[in-house]
Amino acid sequence: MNLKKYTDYALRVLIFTGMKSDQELATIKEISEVYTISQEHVRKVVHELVKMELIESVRGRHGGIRMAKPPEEINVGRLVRQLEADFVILECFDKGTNHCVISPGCTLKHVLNRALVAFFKVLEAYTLKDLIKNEEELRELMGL
Amino acid sequence: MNLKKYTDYALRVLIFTGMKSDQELATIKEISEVYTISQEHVRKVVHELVKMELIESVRGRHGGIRMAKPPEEINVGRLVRQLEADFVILECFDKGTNHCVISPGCTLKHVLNRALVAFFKVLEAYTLKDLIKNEEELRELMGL
DNA sequence: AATAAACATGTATTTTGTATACATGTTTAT
DNA sequence: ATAAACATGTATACAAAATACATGTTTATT
Repeated sequence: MNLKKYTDYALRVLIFTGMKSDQELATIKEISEVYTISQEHVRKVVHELVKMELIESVRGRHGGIRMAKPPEEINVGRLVRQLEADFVILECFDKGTNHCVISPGCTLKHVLNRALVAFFKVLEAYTLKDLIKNEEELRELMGL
Repeated sequence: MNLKKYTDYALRVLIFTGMKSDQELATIKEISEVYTISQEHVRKVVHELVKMELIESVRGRHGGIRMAKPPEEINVGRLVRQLEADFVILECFDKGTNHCVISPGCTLKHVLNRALVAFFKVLEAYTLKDLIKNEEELRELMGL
């Protein structure tokens, strides 16, 4: 059980971008250097986040990216849910491909569903703002 | 985010075996037929469950498998934890391979840890016994 | 107008983990 | 001796994720 590296990267991009002051732009280059992730990967993640309307991009020279909404409006739970897309925890979670004969009477799926709900309930209690509360410390770690 | 099919199969094997009356043996063949999973896979899963000391195997003709402990003593949470082994939810969960510069000050891992704890807390409230409470219904679905 | 710095986007390759299959061995009741 | 059962190591196939490459578009600067 794990999250995609992709999700990890997306969260890091948002942490970085969310720390920039109001209209200041972050660049893919900058982010890739701070985290030592290739520009290619950052680019891909940024592209996705733009499509999700969490960040805005400004093209051309002196372009870059910035938050499309304030950090306190970006809910960590909803974010992870979107980034992780498919939660086929068991075969029977996907009615299309399920072959398990006992699934109509099996209570396991309900148990796991409750567990998943609890998982996200915790994440939903946080916003991006909570993740950058210790801005000064993070800035230092980033070498800024 | 998902569990391994392997974990799914293990749970199904236990549901089947846990439904057998006291000293009655289940066989890999039987289980593979009920769930339409190849004997090879069931064998592998059974092997693992034997190593985990959750089921006992009896070799030779008229052999088979049976629970090593009563279903009410098999905790679903602990079981899933063991079966899923690595929870590298984020790169920084594994100190050996982590490269993220901000991890010393990053609170994201704590948030996700809390979510994981909540996830397992739910699962830990159930035992195998809870999953086979509706034995009659399950038996019918299995065509027994 | 040319150039450079930035993002955009489609595609290809590599890697990894999982799922699956195969082959052969061991045990024990009949 | 045989057949029915589990034991176990190894090999293959497949899919998803991670990574890399190539090329395009936009816009400020010179």
